[in-house]
Amino acid sequence: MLGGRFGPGERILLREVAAELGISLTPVRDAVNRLIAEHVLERGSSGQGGGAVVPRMDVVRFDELLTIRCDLEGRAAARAAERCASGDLGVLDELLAEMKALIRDQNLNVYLDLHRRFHFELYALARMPILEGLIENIWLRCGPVLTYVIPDYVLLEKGSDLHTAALSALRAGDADAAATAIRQDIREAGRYIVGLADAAGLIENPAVSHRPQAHAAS
Amino acid sequence: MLGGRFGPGERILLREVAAELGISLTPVRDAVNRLIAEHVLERGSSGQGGGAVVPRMDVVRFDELLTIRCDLEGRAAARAAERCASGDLGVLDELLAEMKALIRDQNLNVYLDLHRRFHFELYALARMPILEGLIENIWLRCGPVLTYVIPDYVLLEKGSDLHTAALSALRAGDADAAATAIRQDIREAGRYIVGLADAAGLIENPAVSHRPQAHAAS
DNA sequence: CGCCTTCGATCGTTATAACAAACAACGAAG
DNA sequence: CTTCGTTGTTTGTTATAACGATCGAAGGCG
Repeated sequence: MLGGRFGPGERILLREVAAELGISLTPVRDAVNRLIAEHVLERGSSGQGGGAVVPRMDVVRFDELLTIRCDLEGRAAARAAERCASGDLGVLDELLAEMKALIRDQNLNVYLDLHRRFHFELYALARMPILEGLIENIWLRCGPVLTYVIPDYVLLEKGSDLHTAALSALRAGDADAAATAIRQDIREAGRYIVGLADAAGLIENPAVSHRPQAHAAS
Repeated sequence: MLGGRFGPGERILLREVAAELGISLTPVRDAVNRLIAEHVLERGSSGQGGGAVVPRMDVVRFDELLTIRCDLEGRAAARAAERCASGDLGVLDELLAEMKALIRDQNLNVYLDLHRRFHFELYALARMPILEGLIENIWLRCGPVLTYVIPDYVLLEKGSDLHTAALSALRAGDADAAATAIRQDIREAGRYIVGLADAAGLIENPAVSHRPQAHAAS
């Protein structure tokens, strides 16, 4: 259900999903309400036009999410550098090596999975479970844009370098360097994503869009 | 329902609350599930011992919450300093003056209300609604400890000074100073709260508690 | 006397039907 | 032709009953 099956602005109807899954309204409503509580979905107005919708994204909102990610994940990386033992880094080494191979092969889907695992394995070393939950939530809230951009996503070497830098910082126990690397990684990828999504017209950019916002009105 | 009616570890039974409010199970279940999704409550194991419980707090957990607060609210303060106009600060001036008067009078309850309003009025100036929501959530998750400590809370002048410093930084447009003041405020209050709660045995401190943890087993 | 099984009570979950709100389409009056 | 009221449909919400899982206590067996 979270596999990007719904795009931004798309309505999700309880009875529809319930029928599709062959279950009653109640569990579907529970699940949707939970996602709404986590701000992964938004509540559409009741009545005929009701239903839950995946929130529309615009550049200022996406930039705010990116800023929060920098703070949260920068903190997690710094704390990980302070707390990790050298034995903890084996998994990250393997992950990074696999990721580099996948970049050469331009294998997108499995790369993205490993990319996610790399980040969260790293953050897990910080031993801050509450922070980890918050980061996971922000990733979910960034999700809708990403799933749309993915088909056009081109694998970059630059991100890989920043991952390497972060891992080196962890090995050196350098908290500041780890935080900086992660923050740069987030900003770098963010700029790239915004460029792609804006060009595809998927992110609403009411102020400074390079095209007349004909679709923004709907 | 959020007025601190339940203490850490206390079970909340759906049928009980439903009967008390004279309504059906469903809306109660919805509300509780939402609070669980927001991590304000935790799910007790099903069956006879089921029910929702307010999460127990310990020092490492509380410290993690404080660290996150420093990052989030520090960012909000910095951004507020960058974005606020001088005309926006009138409300904060009035709030601060009232707060100082209430400290002299040792009027606790209304002080805490104004204290909260001061912080969130300040963060609102950052115009980062997503960040604001996250901060609100973290405050809620800190709530259980605070409501227990409040009766013994003694109003400090120090916090007031840090609030003044933050406001001055906003007026000067100094982002770093604003963030620093807010972070110090959080750490200062945090240290004080931990001291009170630990002395009262309300926070579990398994490792370095100054007393034998007789109550921790229950 | 101790341990394992079994039964019963408790409590969250699911299903189903009735309810309420809200939007859209239609029709009548101006 | 426009505008306002009405009606019908759609969709989330609430109530109620049946279900399933789990924990504790009682009773039988070693």
